[in-house]
This record gives sequence, structure tokens and C-alpha cells, in this order.
Amino acid sequence: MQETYGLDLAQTFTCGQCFRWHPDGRGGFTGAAGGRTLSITPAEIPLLEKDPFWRTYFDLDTDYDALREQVCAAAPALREAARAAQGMRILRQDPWEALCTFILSQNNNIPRITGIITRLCACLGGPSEPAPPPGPLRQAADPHPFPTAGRLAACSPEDLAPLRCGFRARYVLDAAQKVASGQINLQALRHAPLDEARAALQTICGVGPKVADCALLYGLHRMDAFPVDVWIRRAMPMYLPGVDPLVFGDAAGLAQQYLFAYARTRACG
DNA sequence: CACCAGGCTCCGA
DNA sequence: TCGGAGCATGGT
Repeated sequence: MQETYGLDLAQTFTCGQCFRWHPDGRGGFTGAAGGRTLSITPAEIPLLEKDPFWRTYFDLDTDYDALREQVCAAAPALREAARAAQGMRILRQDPWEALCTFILSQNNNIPRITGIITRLCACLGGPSEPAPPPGPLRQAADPHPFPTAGRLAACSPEDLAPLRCGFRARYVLDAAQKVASGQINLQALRHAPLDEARAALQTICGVGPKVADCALLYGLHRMDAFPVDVWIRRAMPMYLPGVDPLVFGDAAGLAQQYLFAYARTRACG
């Protein structure tokens, strides 16, 4: 267990934080990030530590045992949920990609979100970046990397029509323009006060409290962000009656992810 | 054919 | 501040 960093691929990829990883049907996953594609099985997890990009992406250097203890100490009722999802990691995704992804996720369902993201990369992604260094990992240059903010900022709503993302198209374009112009500096939000970071993101048309905190948690790895969606809204009173997310401090995002995974499992049977 | 999907904007109290 | 309709689209 030690050499795998406790990472569980299924828990990590199916907890709703990302939309570009797909199960291969045999316990492994194939996906894309940072201009690369990767196919990986649980047995190949130890290989990740030798690759600087994937080591960071899978957050192998964060002490999740300590964070999990912090969460459980703040809310003992979460102990069962946290144990069940202890192999889940908060991926260090690209900030722009995460923001864009969760703008597209609003009032939408996961299969359709996945389709929109796929078409977004297929239609507007690229060009591919240099191939990753050779090694034992089954990785390659992504032929359709997630489109940059600059690329999308130059697009019109008609250009996004093939995505079939509906009213979200103008939200994505507004976000792209604000990021590409520098009006919003995503990296600067990584260490800004939480309320300031939220307020900055919510100046984007189509970005409210939920999407803003998703962008902060998944895109900037801000574990103090707490994206309250319909699941959490329903699960909080049921599993954590009277608990204020503030008690989790800088592990609030991880706490909500444990709760989300747990609530979904229960709701789906 | 209704209803819903990891919300948000806009509008009227 | 708060509640509710409207939003585009595809799946069930």
C-alpha cells in the first residue's frame, strides 16, 4: 500500500471532479491532462512517482492520512465516509480547464457534460504539445488538448454551436475573455483570501457560488473551498446535522468530497 | 410527453 | 434578501 501512495484510481476518477478519464473495463483508466494522454491500471501506480507531471497531477506528495484525520476530528460522523473513500485524491487539474469544465456542468448531467468536453477538445483543442519523455508509463502526446482560454476568447457563439452546450456557450466565452485578457489571473487566486478569490471568479457571467468553489478546489487545489451542490445540500443535514463547513478549515473541500462520494453511493443504492 | 440534470441570471416582491 | 421562472439540450 505504501508504494502506491494509497491512491485509488476508481475513487479518484469517479468522484465527479474530472470529466476526461474513462474506465477501460478492466480496472484501469484512460484519460488526458496537461497535453498528454495516459492509460493506467492500479498495478502501474508505482510508476507515477518517477514522472514529475503525473506525480504532481495525482497529488502524490500530499499527506492524505493527516488530512483525513483532520476531517474526522472536525466531524466524527464523516469517519465512515472518509474511510470508504480514503484512496480518493484531489487531482491537481489545470485551473482554466477546471473552471471551463464546471461552467459547462451547471444544470447538466455527467454523461452529457462528458460529451460536451469531448467535442470541445475535438473541435477546438490543439495543437498537440511535444511528446512526453519515453518511459514505462503508457502515455503519449494528446492530439486534442483542452483548448486554451486564448483560443476560446477568439471564438464566437456560433463557433461553439457544434458543442451543443446551449446557454452555457456565452458563459464559457465570457470566462475565456476574462482569463485571456488578464482581467482574471487564475494563478493569483491560488493564495488569495478565499472570499476575494470567490468574488473574482463570480464576476464571470455564469459563475456562481458552486462553480466558483469547484474551480478553486479542483483547478487551484484550494481545499478551503467548499462547492455546495444539490448532493451536499441534501447530505449535510442528513449526515452532518448542524455542522458548519467552516469547522473543516483548510480541509473543507476534501470533507465535502468524502461526503459527496458517500451520499452518492447511498443514493444510488 | 413530461421531467430532470453537481446552477445561474434575471425579475418581481 | 428571497423565491421562482427561464434557460438549451439530451437522456429517461
